[in-house]
Amino acid sequence: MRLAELSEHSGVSTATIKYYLREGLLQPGRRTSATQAEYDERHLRRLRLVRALIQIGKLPVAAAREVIAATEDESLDHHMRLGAATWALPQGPAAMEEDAAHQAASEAVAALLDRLGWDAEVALAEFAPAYRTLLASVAALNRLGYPCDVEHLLPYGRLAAELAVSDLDMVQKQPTPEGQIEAAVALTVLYEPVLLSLRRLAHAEESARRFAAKRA
Amino acid sequence: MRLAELSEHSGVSTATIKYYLREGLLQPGRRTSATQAEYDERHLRRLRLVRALIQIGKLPVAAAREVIAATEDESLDHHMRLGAATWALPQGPAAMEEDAAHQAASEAVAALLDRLGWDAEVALAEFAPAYRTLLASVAALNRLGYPCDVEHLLPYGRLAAELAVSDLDMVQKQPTPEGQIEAAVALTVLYEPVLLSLRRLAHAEESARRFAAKRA
DNA sequence: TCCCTTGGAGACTGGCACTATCCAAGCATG
DNA sequence: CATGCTTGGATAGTGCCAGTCTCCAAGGGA
Repeated sequence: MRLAELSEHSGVSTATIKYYLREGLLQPGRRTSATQAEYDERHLRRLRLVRALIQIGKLPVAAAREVIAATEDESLDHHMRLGAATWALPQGPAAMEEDAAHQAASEAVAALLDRLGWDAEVALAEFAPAYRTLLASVAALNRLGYPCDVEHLLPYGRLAAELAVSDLDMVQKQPTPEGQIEAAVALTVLYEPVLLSLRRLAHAEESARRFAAKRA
Repeated sequence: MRLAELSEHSGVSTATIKYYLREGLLQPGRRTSATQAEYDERHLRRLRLVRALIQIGKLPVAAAREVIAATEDESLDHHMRLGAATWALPQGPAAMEEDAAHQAASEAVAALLDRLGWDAEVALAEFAPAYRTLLASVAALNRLGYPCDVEHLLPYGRLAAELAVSDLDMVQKQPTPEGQIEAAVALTVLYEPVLLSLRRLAHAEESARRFAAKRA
């Protein structure tokens, strides 16, 4: 398959494919001559994954590159490579100054991890981006005056735990380790918009149920 | 409060506040003279909300403006104004061409709404952005070869429904209609990063539980 | 009075994700 | 073999977005 054909099969313009090649999101094809390169099904598959991460998952190109790189890093163990997608969170603008809202957020999150029986070490050491985003979000809620303590967070945490079980089950259904890693990345990132959309639809439904007087 | 003081209290630079004023995210202050304007607590509160929507919720400025405008549109009924935040989804790049993946996604989502007992009219008519995002995401998963049918979607949908109940409860705790609307916007948008972060932390925890051999 | 600050308007910046242009080296057709 | 079209690669440019800079005339305070 030449670049033009890769473009046709994937629906991505050749210009963009060249851009991804330059950015290291896609491995170069096998050169057959000074001006010709050959791509195969694996390139196509990866291109589709990259596109999905960027377009659907809204990952910045740089983050997508890091994720892809991590999934291929043979020096990491399986567990770490499965976590690759977690590193790609476009982490917010560093920690705010240590104000009261942030303080309260820290305590609430610590209490939450405790109540859920999660290992704070894991959260802090390996997955700082998600942890920091969580803190920043809770702090912002506090600053607006919306209580966001353990009691409020707990239902969210429990549901997240359930989702994780279901997600990891899907990952483990993949027969090969490589397949598992790709699945972990794809499912982590691509189910996010699914989850958010469903939540918004659920809001609509529930709100209609409670407030809309005009419906039959 | 003058503009400079508003900036101090909120931690937002005067330049950015001026920008938000220009963009209509913030109402102009009460002019006290040709070169002086007076801002009050309501401006401060709104500025904080706007900042949170943009920085934490990652809403584009234009979307934030629309959300804010909808919350103030007296011609809409309470239910519609509560749904304001839902409109602001930075909806993906239109619907893809009608390929097989998209077709399958449509069917899966329709079946899902049915199984959940949700009203497809509500989802389609009022909340098209979320619906479209959902379709596009499921289609992308399909295209990558990850089955994303009713059975996989159902746990996500059920959890979304639970969250909606909990969220709407929080909204209804607000005493005033205006407060309810602001709460609906704030909680819809600002709990999204909370939810996603928790899911990623849960993945880490669950993955550590299943795969990490090296922990005590 | 004199100077410093203020709010406002428009131009400018930097980052990002592409996209367009150019180029030399094939390949393929007569 | 000549010739014209295509290909992959490198470089420069585009459009958009969120914010920032610069300048200005009009106040306000010492």
